[in-house]
Amino acid sequence: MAYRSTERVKARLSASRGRIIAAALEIMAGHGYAGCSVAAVAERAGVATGTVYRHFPTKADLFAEVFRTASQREVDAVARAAAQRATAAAQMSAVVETFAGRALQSPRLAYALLAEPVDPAVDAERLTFRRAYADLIAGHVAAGVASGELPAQDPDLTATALVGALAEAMVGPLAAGVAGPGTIPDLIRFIHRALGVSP
Amino acid sequence: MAYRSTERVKARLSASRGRIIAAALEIMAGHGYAGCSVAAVAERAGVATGTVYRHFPTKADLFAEVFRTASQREVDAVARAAAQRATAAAQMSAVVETFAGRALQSPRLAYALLAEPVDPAVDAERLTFRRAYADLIAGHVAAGVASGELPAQDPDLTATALVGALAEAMVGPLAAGVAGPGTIPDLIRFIHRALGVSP
DNA sequence: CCAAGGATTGAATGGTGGTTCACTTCTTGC
DNA sequence: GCAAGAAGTGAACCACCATTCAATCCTTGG
Repeated sequence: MAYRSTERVKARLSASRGRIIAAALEIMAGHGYAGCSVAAVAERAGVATGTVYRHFPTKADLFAEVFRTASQREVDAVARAAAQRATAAAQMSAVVETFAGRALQSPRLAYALLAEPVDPAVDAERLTFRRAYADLIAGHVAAGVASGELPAQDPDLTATALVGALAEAMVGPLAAGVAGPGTIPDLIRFIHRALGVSP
Repeated sequence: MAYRSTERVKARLSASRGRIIAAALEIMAGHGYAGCSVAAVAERAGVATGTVYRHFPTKADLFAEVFRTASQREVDAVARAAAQRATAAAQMSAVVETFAGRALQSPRLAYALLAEPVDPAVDAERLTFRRAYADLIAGHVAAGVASGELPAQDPDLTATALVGALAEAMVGPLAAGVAGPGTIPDLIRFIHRALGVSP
């Protein structure tokens, strides 16, 4: 045994893996999932195409992880913003502002994460992304119901429907590249009504 | 000039074209878009694959029309149901009941029309489908606002968000094959709150 | 410096399924 | 019946791109 993997090599491997994921994200942000051939990702990461397959068994596995990473980042940002508010109404305002604000900052990436046609295996990852948002929202709704701020309702159904509303309301602006100035406040009003926030 | 197309031929061509669209719809209802290779559609329609290309320049064009046809049928059914009600609240109840009821009747088809990964060109058709629902709903919302039944709001944004909520709330049940018994009434309550229907 | 084995390479491979096209069959007006 | 031209056929074609792999380069302990 003249060779045994050492820390330095492990670090280089891990860095390489990270660069591949980062490259995939960058291409998604620029040209969407459609622009993400394995060859293009590899080139941007500065490795050969074959190397990608030393880190991920298939392209779908790579992009499942890419989606997971990007989605987690979004959900975390939204969760952090909501956590700083006290009432369910304010928490949902923060959710909308953060979600929509970030989406409009990187519209191509947001479109890819939300709605672009992708491989079915990657699409499955999208479901867990939406589920994470729904769980986050459901928590705040349940707390609001418990405290009496919101009327009785199924927090899970409300949250699911709100995620759909939020996503759908953003797809148009994302395609257009901009949102009208009233869109976000109007959306917040809509969501407050849907929650039953007393005016 | 020994040949000029006649009525009888035109009718046969049109019938053939119709059979191709019908076959595509049937396969979608059974196996989703994923099962719809051109060869499979042609076989079911009783024609050769080449014949499909005498009616549609590309597969995407064929399925754009298939989606258009199926979507129009759905939108019409929902519009008809809503038109029989008098108030905006009752109209939206009818929208939800009809939309969800029909979707649960043909879950595979509904999933394909709503959410299954498809060719980008076909996906574009899906947008106009959702737009048609949004326009339908926006009309009822605008009337409700005008009559004073609903509070002031942007009917278009409300309608877009509601379409998203409706679609998102149905995707789970469609994947599962059934909806819990409370889902539809709960969804109606959610939507009434979102519209600002007074309790 | 060496041998062992892992990491990297990128051109070649292969599978899929949409699309084409040379050929056959049918329709029409004379 | 016949010539012109359209419709129909389906096997062959081909583009695309994920995936592989034989050859090469690096890293390591001795």
